[in-house]
Amino acid sequence: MESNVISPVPVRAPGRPLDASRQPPAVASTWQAMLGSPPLAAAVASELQTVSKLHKFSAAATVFSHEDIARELFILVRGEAALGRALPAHPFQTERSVRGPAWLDASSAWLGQKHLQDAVAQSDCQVLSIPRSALQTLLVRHPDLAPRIFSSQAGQVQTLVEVIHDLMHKDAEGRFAAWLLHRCGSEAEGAAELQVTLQERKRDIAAQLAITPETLSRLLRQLKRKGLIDVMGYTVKVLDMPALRALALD
Amino acid sequence: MESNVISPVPVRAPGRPLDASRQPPAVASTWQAMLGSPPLAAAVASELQTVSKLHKFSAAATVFSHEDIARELFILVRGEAALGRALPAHPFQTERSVRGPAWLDASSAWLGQKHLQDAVAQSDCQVLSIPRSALQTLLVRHPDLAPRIFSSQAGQVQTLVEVIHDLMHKDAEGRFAAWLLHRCGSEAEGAAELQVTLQERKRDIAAQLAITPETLSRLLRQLKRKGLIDVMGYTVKVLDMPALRALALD
DNA sequence: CGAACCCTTGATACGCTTCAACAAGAGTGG
DNA sequence: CCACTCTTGTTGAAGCGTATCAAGGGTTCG
Repeated sequence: MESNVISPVPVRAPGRPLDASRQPPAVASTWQAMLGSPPLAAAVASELQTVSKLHKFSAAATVFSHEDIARELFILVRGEAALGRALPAHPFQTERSVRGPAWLDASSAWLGQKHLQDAVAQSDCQVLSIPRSALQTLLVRHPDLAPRIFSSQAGQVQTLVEVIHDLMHKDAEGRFAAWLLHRCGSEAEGAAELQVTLQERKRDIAAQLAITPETLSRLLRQLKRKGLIDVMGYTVKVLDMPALRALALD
Repeated sequence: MESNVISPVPVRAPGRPLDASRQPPAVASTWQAMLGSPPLAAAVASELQTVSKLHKFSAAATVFSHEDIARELFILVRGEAALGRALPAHPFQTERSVRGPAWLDASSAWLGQKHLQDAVAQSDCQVLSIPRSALQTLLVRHPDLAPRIFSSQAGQVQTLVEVIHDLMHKDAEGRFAAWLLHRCGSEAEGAAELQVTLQERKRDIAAQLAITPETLSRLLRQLKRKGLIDVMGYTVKVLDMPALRALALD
């Protein structure tokens, strides 16, 4: 009731501002991002490129469903997507949201089972799909690719374990603090003050944190009152980085 | 206050009843269990066996710490172990508990970073460790092993995603119902009535479910009052399987 | 303009934790 | 053998954290 004059600029309408599908695909650099630091050999890179198909999805489109049997691995090249489960009744329950380049589902295809989650595009986005069988035959010619895929999968496991840890041991405030710091990224080290603009609807942030939008709203107000952050609509300014870090760890 | 005459038979003292380290190691069958259904070629099996070292841990011993840099993959052959994080203050916080044969940590070693959790033996147990580098060179000779490791890691991802789903969307009752059904295993299909004996301390079960021991105790009493289960100390008899299943899904 | 969203705020309710007390073995040492 | 301690599980009372329900304001779109 105080700052509503300045703040609520819902920069984002149902149709999203950023149109990711317009930008160049850059399939090769995506694979490079997935498979880590040592640059890929040119031959491998081009072979990966030939087996992978590029798809475009507009906001709110379903990339894959947990009903589908997973025969392909999916990579989000660019844009945002939500992983979660769509139950018959409810609209969609986001469990994790992802910004490209990142894996959407690298595991289900190896098990020959259904996808374990649904994937829904949150913005317009580009997706790469790779048949498991094709990747497997490619792997025979390039066995040095295997450890890199292991590392990639291992990174996913690490992320998931961290999510579980947070859900088990941190309260909503701690989870949000951790989320905000993660969002600040590497810049969090430097200055004690830092400005971030939220790139997703607040209710999607809330869903990731496993809280309701109402609670997130109250949380923001509370942290503002404590002087840890300043909130103006979709821009959040971190004022007290150390205090935020203290909240974030357990 | 009613059934305490019959029930509280803490079959388990601080020193655990089952002495897993006495039984034969069976390294080969453990690898088979890790790598899935098509039987391993004899040559591969023996090579796996030569690169893996067998360790024995007695109850409450630390298998690895999150301070250690992971250079080896760890497999729990037999016995029970807890994965979690040991903070300086608290004793130990179990996040997930595992019964052999199963992976303890298959991912950290690929990233060349520290383990992301601590592992503590809950019973006497046997553990297999495999240097990442050795596995990697072995993989050059046997490239057909790679997809099997992928599947194995994929299974882990699936488990973790399921845990996250439960933590986000189910309440304590639902999580316990799911846990109990999972514990019943494949026998849950058949009879509507089934008896299970808990093989871990109730407080460890509570930790896995991210609730307090008190809540678990109340939960058991409540389900008993509703006629879904019958509890006598460490033996739980499932009386109404369909109702339990209904509780377990969302 | 109304309709459909989104975020916010308040009042209330519920689930689970915390704290404290107690009962029942198991191990120890006299 | 008994007394003592340690650990575990159970139960109750009180309190915190978060969800739910309801209402209102702002913005965009048709």
